[in-house]
Amino acid sequence: MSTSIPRSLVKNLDLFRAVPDKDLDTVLAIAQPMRLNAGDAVFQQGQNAEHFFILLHGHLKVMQTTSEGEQVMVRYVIPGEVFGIAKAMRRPTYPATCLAVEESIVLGWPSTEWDHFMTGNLQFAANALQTVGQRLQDAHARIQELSTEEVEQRVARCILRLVDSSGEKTEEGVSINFPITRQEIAEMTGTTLHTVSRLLSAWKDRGLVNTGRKRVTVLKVDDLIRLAEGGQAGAGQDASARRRNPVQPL
Amino acid sequence: MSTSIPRSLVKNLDLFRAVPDKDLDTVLAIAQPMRLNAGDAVFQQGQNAEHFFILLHGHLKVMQTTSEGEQVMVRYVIPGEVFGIAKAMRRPTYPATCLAVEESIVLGWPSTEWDHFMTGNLQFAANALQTVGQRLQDAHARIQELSTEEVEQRVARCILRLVDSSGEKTEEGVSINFPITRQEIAEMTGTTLHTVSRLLSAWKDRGLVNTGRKRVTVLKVDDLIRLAEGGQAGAGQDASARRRNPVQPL
DNA sequence: CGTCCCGTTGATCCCTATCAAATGTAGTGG
DNA sequence: CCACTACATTTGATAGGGATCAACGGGACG
Repeated sequence: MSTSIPRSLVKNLDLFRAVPDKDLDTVLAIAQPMRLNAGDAVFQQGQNAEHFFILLHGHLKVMQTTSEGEQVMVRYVIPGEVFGIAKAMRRPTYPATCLAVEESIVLGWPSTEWDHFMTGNLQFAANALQTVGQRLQDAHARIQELSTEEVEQRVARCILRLVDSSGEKTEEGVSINFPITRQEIAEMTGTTLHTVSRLLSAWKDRGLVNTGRKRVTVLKVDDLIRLAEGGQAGAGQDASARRRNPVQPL
Repeated sequence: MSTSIPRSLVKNLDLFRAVPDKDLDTVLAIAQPMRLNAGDAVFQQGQNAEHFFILLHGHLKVMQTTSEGEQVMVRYVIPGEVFGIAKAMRRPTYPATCLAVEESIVLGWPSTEWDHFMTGNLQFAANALQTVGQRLQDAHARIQELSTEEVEQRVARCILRLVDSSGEKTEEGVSINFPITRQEIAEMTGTTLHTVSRLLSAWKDRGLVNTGRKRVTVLKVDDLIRLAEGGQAGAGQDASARRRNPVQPL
């Protein structure tokens, strides 16, 4: 089984960067590959965190269901990322559900192996800390946006981020290279599918984007950036918009 | 200098748990204690992250200023917590500003020492990962709340959390044992000081809390919990409130 | 070719941000 | 000890962004 996973597959992943080749071989020897179809779950919120994973191909979404039954998107997992590392943070169970949004391939290890990896390589531990640190930053950025920005800005930022991480150049612009619904965009931005639909329609009318069923393509990135930053895109408006908790001028 | 810092001060901190005594002594030998008055900054957003710290006494607030000049509270630091560990996540600068909200005492180390601590103790690395992991969870909880709950619930939860971590039993109830303004509560919950004021006033009228200048005391914890969970507190209402992104019933 | 899903679009309502002032409270210097 | 000042808090009035409610249209897939 280990012979089927080339070392090159993991060699350039953030987590394993600077880990010596011989250790990588050990790592790969116990890795368990698996293929997922769209809609398949890698793990469910509340399950025992018995494995951690790396996404090799495809796209996954990680989402939490609140006690009231609402869905909130935690993040999309893109190829090369680790996920399901709850156990590494000493959480016994997965805090969220992870689903494939398209055909995907992941590599899994038993959570018990985590400590082995850490012990063997200080580098590995530092990498893990950096990864989680980055996610913490991302989460704070989102909190900031939810706290201070309006829906249009948040949705614009969300689209831009997706285009950044998973954009694919096409004849007309850059499109998000995996299927995504209005509902999902709403769950990422703290709004409703209705509002997202209205926004995308408006942007489409203005020629900023092109949309289809589960597809979004950005035509005018600059204008979208202007929207994300609070401008009115198209007309260069006065930037002193409404702000929630302004710092007092001296 | 090291003689002035008793080992017991750090021995029971999460970060140093399970670190052998002799290592602790080394750690303490290079620790730099400092005293802060209310309003003093430990570090400013954007500064080079040259130190990391542990709070020994008092209370600090960590806040970000957005590009538009709004303030968002990241968290309050309570005694025993590490903070300013940007460098450990390979961030060159502090992503936020840290201010004392009352007289406080912190212990600081040069960021360069972090790697030493990590190398010496696998335990230390694991503890750090857990700490950051916990913060990531907290951040996601906040995202969930900002995305799906109404202001009253969020503020109720915020107060409950503060009471939990920094509550002090008094004759009439439990009070938050450090000075906190309506503005600050607003910055934590993504609303405005006006709305927070109105909510606290309403709660006070109903006998749930008592308030003063920079002071909040909770009188009826249970009722506040009910509010936080979306109930109407006092009248046992039907729990099927409005929900943003409900999971489809099968 | 019917049946899910997904997306679009009106109409309406209400929570809560904003705008605007007044009142209270701690701290300070004379 | 009190006037003075800076900041915190309270409260009213108003408006508006978006959630909700309600249908309908359209593409994909079995």
